[in-house]
Amino acid sequence: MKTRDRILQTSLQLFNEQGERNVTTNHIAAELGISPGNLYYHFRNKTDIIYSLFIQYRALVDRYLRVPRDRTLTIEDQMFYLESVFDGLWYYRFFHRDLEYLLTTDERLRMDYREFTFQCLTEVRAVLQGLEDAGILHPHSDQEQEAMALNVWLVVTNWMAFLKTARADGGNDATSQQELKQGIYQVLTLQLPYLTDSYYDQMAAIRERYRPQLSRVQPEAEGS
Amino acid sequence: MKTRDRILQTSLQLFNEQGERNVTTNHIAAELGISPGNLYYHFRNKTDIIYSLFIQYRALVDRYLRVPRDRTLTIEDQMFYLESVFDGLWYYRFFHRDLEYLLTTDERLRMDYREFTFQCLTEVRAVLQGLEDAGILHPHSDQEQEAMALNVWLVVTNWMAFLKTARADGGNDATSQQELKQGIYQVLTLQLPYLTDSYYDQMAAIRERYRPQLSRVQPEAEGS
DNA sequence: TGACTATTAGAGTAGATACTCTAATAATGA
DNA sequence: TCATTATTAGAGTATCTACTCTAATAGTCA
Repeated sequence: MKTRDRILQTSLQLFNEQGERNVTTNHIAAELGISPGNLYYHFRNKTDIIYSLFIQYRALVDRYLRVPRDRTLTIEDQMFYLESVFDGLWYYRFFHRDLEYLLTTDERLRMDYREFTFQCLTEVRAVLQGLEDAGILHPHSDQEQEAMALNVWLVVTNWMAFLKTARADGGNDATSQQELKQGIYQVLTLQLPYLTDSYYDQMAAIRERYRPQLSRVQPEAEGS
Repeated sequence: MKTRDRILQTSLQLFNEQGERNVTTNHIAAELGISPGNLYYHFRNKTDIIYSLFIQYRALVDRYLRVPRDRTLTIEDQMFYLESVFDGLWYYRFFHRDLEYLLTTDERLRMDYREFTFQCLTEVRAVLQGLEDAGILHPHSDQEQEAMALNVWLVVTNWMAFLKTARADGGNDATSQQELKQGIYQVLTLQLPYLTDSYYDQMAAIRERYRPQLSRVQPEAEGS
């Protein structure tokens, strides 16, 4: 593997494990067993590494989040999107952690991420539309659909942050990838009241499979 | 005003303006025109300052987020809670920005914030229950209510982060406090499908008042 | 082979950053 | 008044961090 790719790979791993803020360029070089000079030969600076990782992430999402406009969708279609989205979020999980700071230090990233966000929102709306056209969801008004899509986005992109704050430990282990999928439960909760009678039971059953094991997260039922 | 309080006040201001990560203890001292030694006489370290600000924030929330259990709620009750919550989020807006990092560096903060989260979730559920009992919302199942409360929490606590990422500029100016309130629109969107017929129009009208001026945020309607 | 380019090592640096230490000054209270 | 405590100044420091510079080495291709 090319040095450049190894740098990206190791950076991603260290960022994910320790958070971007705690990982310096020297750490990355040391972990790889290369010199700082070598690292800076391949990347102008740390920001450049992060930007390249974002490009990878975007490419990943672009690869699977292609919602067809020429046919209606099935429940399975949506489940595939949801599973894929959460897998991507997990794989590049450092990214949404320090997102705000990253965006303030890199104008280019800010613009590209902004565009990426709106593209994703468009795809989310296409999913909702596809489910409406299939008679799975009751139709939304245009504005309601837009607001709904935004809520889906908020829940999806911030579920992991919530998990981290809600767990007693900082919870960065492999268990968490499974827990992350419980975000799907939350997304499906958003759709619950819009389900048509013919599909309610099916969707509710699927949703059940993702129900959070809140015992892990929540304190023992304490009479608040 | 006592030096200790001035330190907290100035720290909050600088954190809000520049982000916790970009504000050093030396900056705070310089801004106040006091010596670093003086600052460290009042606070053991930066973490200690942040923790004290969290205590302030929590006290603020505790003061207004007291949902009565002995009577049903009105729509106005909920609007008061929502307005107050977003005001609080704005006033201590640095906090949710770097939340994840802050929680990893301060065990005490992590535990207290976790407890705070669950208390807030309990109050959100009490609001939903109060609206159900008042016949404003169709009743949720217990689990649905729980998941719904969690979604409300996710939308409320992350709306600001979304705004910052979605605006072309980093948007930290006073305009943003008004935009922040548009999060209320998103929260009310969550409730929309649960509204009973008798209250739908009233709530929908109120919600309209908070509709995002997305022109500010979104790119000119571009054919995706 | 030899000239040229691509890659790498590694020592080094300017600037931060969080925090300490000592001594001076103010406030307080007997 | 004077002893004691609370507060403050400000110089200083160990450590870190992102990044640079030079020289060596490896690869390529005519």
